[in-house]
Amino acid sequence: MVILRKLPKRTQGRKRIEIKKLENLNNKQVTFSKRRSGIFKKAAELSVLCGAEVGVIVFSTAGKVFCYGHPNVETVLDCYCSGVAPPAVFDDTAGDQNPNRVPMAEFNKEYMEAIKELEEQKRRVVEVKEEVRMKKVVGGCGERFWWEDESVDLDVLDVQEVEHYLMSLEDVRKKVAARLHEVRILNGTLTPGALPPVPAVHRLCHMPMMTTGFGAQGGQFGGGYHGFGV
Amino acid sequence: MVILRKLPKRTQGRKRIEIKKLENLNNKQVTFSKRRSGIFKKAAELSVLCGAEVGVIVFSTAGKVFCYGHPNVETVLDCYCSGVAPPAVFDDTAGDQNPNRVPMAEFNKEYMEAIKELEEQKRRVVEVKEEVRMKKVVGGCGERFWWEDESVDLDVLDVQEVEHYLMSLEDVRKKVAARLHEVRILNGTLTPGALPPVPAVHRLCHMPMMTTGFGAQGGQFGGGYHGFGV
DNA sequence: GGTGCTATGGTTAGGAA
DNA sequence: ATTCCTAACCATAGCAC
Repeated sequence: MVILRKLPKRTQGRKRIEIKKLENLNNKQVTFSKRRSGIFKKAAELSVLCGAEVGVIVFSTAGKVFCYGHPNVETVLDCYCSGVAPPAVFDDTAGDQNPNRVPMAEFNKEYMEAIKELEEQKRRVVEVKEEVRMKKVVGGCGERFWWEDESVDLDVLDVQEVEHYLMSLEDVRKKVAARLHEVRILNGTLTPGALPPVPAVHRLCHMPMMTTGFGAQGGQFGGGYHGFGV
Repeated sequence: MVILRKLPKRTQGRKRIEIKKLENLNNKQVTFSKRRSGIFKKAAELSVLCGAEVGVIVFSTAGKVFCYGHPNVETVLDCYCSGVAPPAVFDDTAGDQNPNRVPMAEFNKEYMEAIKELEEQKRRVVEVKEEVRMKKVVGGCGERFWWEDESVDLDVLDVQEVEHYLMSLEDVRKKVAARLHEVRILNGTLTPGALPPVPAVHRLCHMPMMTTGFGAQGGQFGGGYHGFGV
């Protein structure tokens, strides 16, 4: 008969912690590192299991950025920012049972309608700009813009106007950006593939500074993982 | 003595699954839903524990978008897109040892400069619009816009112009949006808290279709969670 | 900042509502 | 598509490198 001698416990094992700001700096760093990669792993699993597009961005308090994305962060962000469905729905070749899949032809139709709307949008922008100029004169606030003038009642009217202005701007930007992307594909500047339908131009400035593989499962996940200094 | 009768097992309990595309549609949907909220919860915990800024975006294969962010998705995306350090760097009260922290005064100075630049940006937009109108007349393509006219050489010049136009639009939008946000805080429409310095107004066009609280811990986390149809 | 080691605590697959 | 339930599975807190 073998005597089972209970070895002295080398660790306390996991202990329950309260979800509140960790005060110990070193502890915080370790936890950050572990949980961050935990989330990235979960994100990768989600995308594989469910065919979802996932993007995760994490800023540490030290100001570093870490991100994970499937198929990659930029694509997911671009889809989100442009309000356009992810590339998969435009893919007619992938004959899966996605009920929301939009045939390319239909998408083109929608796109043409959007373009038709563009002219009116641009006109509206000019209108609002005209209003701005009017207000500046009427308000007589010299160097400042009308929305900087606190004497103007900003409670309802002006805020809505600014919102309106912003919406117009954004609509125009979105549609022009969409067209620009098509043009680029036509020009061969971009390859058609699973690329963002609407490039988010304001993001072109990033410089990736390091790139690591995704260790856990030997890189079976499609997503990329990289961090770069700020 | 109480006789402990083993009740018949109502479930098999959790079973190990392989990380590969789930074929059963219903199964996939359930897993997607559960794991998605699991990730959001993890993200919330990470931000609370480690003071990190986290943003998560998930597209389902059905084309729906779900996102979580602390302090909110827009802020994280804006920081990522602009390459600017996260909002915590603007927080003078939190006297932590963040080397990237920017004093509030300095930020205000930068902001004023940005506003000053606004007028010029707007002028540039008008200029480009003028050019557009010119091109339309010169090109003689009637109903279509100049960028739709394939007879126009889009290889270099026009693409750059459109890019320029987009940059201008985006700059203006961002700055007006920033001002709008301040105005809202002043009006009490928003509470100051840890809110986005630059609200991404171009995302207002999305229609939130459902909003759920963040169940687990009774909504102690600052982040928001919402999904909307595409 | 990252790793390897364990004993837990927590997440979640499966089933049903 | 979320919610409840249970029994596994698995992530991870606390240490030491």
